[in-house]
Amino acid sequence: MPTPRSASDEPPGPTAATDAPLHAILSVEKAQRMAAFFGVLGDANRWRVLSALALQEMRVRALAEAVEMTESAVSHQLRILRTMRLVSYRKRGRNVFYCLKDAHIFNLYREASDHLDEPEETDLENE
Amino acid sequence: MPTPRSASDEPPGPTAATDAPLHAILSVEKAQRMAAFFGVLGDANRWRVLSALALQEMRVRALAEAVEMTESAVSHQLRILRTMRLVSYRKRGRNVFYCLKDAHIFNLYREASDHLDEPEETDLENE
DNA sequence: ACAATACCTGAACAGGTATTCACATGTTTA
DNA sequence: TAAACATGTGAATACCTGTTCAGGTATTGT
Repeated sequence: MPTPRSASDEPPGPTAATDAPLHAILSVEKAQRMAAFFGVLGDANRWRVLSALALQEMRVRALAEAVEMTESAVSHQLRILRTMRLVSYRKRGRNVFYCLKDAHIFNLYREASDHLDEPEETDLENE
Repeated sequence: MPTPRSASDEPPGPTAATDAPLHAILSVEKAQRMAAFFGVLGDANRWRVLSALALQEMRVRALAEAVEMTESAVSHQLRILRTMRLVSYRKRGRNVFYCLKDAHIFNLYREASDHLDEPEETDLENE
């Protein structure tokens, strides 16, 4: 996250940024929360982990093999995904099974995929 | 929309997932494209720019004032948003008016906002 | 107890990213 | 024409981020 300028105070508009839809410029705080969330999805290896977990619940080791990463790297990424509550887990003995937490990730995937698959519109209709 | 399969222990063959939905581990290429897209949304200032453009079409200078950034910084960010086809623009004289390109951004915002506003479930239900 | 397994974590380095600065490009007005 | 304006761009710096490495904790099996 870039360090916001935080000039002095908030931009005009409702200060309750908790559930406000896009009817005003996002407050710095809300924008930071959005950025933090999407930033977690801004990594290719995390998407491969998530897509693996979309198939089935998995242990860390199996996950590491599936996505071809070291277990340490997977564990680090899982911590980030855990922090953003994108995955949940359950311990059984010395194994830890991870799975996707909810369906939001599917909707985000589909929405992004739709956007990326859109045709390359001619962008310049200037006067 | 894959439903979680039986939680056995064997990962399926991580074969090529060209551009299919989440029925297999994402290919490195697809994962990178997803990450590049969401990475663009992983910046607070870009979200403030997008939220300003969600209100109305705006010139760069007005945008810079609205989000309290330098015009140069805004221009840099707009190029990134343009590259990811999140905004479009039209030139009128020496002014350039930017606006959101489509509604995908609204859906993404709402989906993320819903996720962020979810209650803090107790995460540990281990055996 | 010991060793092996499975996972987590902190530090540090490498790579990527956003901002600032200075300047370039193009446009309108005097 | 020159000057003022609006925006775009390249280089450089500082910041952020992900991986590796080394070591740690906890559980299972002999």
